[in-house]
Amino acid sequence: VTVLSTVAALLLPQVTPFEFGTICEVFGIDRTADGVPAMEFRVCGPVAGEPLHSTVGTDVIPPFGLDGLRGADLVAVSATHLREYPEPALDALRTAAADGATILSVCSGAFVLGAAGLLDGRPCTTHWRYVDELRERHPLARVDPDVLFVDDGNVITGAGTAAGIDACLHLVRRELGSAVVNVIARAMVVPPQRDGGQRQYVRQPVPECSSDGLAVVLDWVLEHLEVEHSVSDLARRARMSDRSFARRFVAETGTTPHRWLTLQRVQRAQRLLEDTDLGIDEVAACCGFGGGALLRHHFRNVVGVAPVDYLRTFAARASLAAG
DNA sequence: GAGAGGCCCCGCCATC
DNA sequence: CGGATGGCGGGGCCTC
Repeated sequence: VTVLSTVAALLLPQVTPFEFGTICEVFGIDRTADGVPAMEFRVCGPVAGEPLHSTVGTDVIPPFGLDGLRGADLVAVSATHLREYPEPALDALRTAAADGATILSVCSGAFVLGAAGLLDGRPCTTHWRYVDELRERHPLARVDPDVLFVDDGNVITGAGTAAGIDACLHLVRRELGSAVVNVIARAMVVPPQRDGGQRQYVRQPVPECSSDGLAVVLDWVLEHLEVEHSVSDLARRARMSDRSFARRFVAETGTTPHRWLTLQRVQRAQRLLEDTDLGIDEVAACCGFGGGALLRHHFRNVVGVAPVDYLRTFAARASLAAG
């Protein structure tokens, strides 16, 4: 499990300030006073101290060179208008990935990942304006144009510009949890998770090996979300001891059984709110929450806004689209 | 919104 | 010896 104790931002010539800024804002500010774990933030360029031109006429001087990527848990690649990159930078990126770092790109930063060969055969995204170009340059990359970001495990790609915030916050949520991401989002004055119908592609936590019962049980639970499930019951269904089940579950899905279950319930509720006219209590019953209050509690926790607010903005959008 | 009870989760250890 | 398993207990989170 990655912990975001060391974050390297990789800048290449033709720096775009906004995308760089999103990375700085999420990872580069000391928020330990608010309970966010300390992160060492290194701004890295091809050569330490060598100014990089930006797209707005002011230079950025990275204090770190490519060796700053060494030992980083996360390498966040900012956007650049260039399409050809120094080979040492690509090498450093590949090495970091091989060493277990998570690699994240924002906007056109996906081209850097592509050039490093990190997108071959993998789902990813970029700014909608660059989708065709990314496909041409890297035919093996599976580019999804309709999402804010793609989480493919150790490679996360953000779509255009502000979607970098979504990608960065998603990673924070994944690694450090909802409480931490809420603190950061609140400080940035953005919703912890963007609301609305835009569905994010997050790699399904489906085990690679289908021989064990875990995948089957997960599918079964999704088919029966409306009833209660104790972790012990699920373990028995998977033909494992409670302890082993808990361990395997964390290893394969990245989260614990009960947390996963409530997340699935909330997501089901989200879809029901979008697609049906059911009331809060009815939705709660359909996805296994004991009552409306419980649904409200978890919905707010996961999505960041209350169900009614979610419903309101979503209904407004739908009527806008209809009219 | 607070409190009681139960469930979950995680570290620890013994075992295989 | 390293790795996987499963039982147990405390503390904390969830539910009502």
